[in-house]
Amino acid sequence: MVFRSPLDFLSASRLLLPHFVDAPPHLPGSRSPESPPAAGPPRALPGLCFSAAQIASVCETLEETGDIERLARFLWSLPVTADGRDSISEHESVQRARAVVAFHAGSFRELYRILETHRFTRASHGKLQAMWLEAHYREAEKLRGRPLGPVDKYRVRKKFPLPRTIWDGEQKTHCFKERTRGLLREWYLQDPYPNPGKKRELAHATGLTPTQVGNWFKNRRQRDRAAAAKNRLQHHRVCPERAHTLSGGDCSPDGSAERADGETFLSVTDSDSDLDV
DNA sequence: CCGCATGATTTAGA
DNA sequence: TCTAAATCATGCGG
Repeated sequence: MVFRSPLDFLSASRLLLPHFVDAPPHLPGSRSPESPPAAGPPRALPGLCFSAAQIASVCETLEETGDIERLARFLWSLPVTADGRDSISEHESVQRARAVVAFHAGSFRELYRILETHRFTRASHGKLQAMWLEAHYREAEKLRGRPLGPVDKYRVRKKFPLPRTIWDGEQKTHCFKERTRGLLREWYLQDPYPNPGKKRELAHATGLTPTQVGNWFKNRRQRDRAAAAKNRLQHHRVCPERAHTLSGGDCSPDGSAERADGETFLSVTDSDSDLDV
C-alpha cells in the first residue's frame, strides 16, 4: 500500500488498528520501574508488520497534530531492542517524537540523552533547541524556587550549551562585525538620515538587510539624543544660570562639537567587540 | 520613515 | 549572583 501522505497513513492505521494507536491510556509518565509495560502483552503487533518508514510517518503526523498523549502511547507500542539500534529508532522522526514525549512528560534526563546521542537534521534543530533550553530553564527555576530573569536564562544557556547534534555551531550574534559598524559610523557622520538609495548601498556594502541598516541608524540617533539630553542635564547642574540661553560653547567641558540647538553632538566613538555576524 | 518606549541578548564589574 | 550598560529588534502613533 502506498500512502500519499502521513495523514493518509494515519487515518488508515486508525481504521485498521484502533486498539493499536488508541490504546487505553497508560498513566502519564508511567514509565516507572515498578510497573514495566513489558508485564502486559507483547507490544509488537502480532501478525501485522509496519515498515519503519510507516512508523516514522505516524510519528510525524501525531507530532504535527500535537496529540502528545497518543504519540506517547504509539511509541510505547513499538518494539524495542536492548541497544536501541533498530531500523525503527534509526528514523529521525521517531527519535524526535521520543524527545517531544520526554519533554512533555518532564523526563528531562531522558530528553537530554535523546538529543545528545542522535544527530538531527537542520529542519529539527529549532524545535529541539527550544526544548533543550526550556527543559534546562525549568530545572534551574525549580532549583531556585522563583522565575528566571533574562540574565539567569543567559547563564543557563552558557552552562548547558546546545549539543552539536541539534546545533550546527553557527553563532547567532547580537552585534555586527567591527568592519560593518565602522562603515555604518562613517556614513552616519556624513549623513544621519540616509535616503533609501544610500541605505541599499550600505546594506550591500555591509551584508546587512536594508531593515537592519535602518534599525542601526534609528538606534544610533536615539542613543545620540539620549546622550545629548543627559549632557544637557549635566549642564543644568554645572551652570544653571545659563541653562535657558542655549548659547552653547561656554559650558562645554570637553571638545565635543555642538549643534545649533545647543545639544551636544556626540562623536561616534565606542569600543566595540569583535563579534562577527 | 520618524521618534519613542521597550524587549531580548550579551558582557562587564561590583 | 545581581546590576548596569551596550547593542540590536520590535511595536506604535504621527
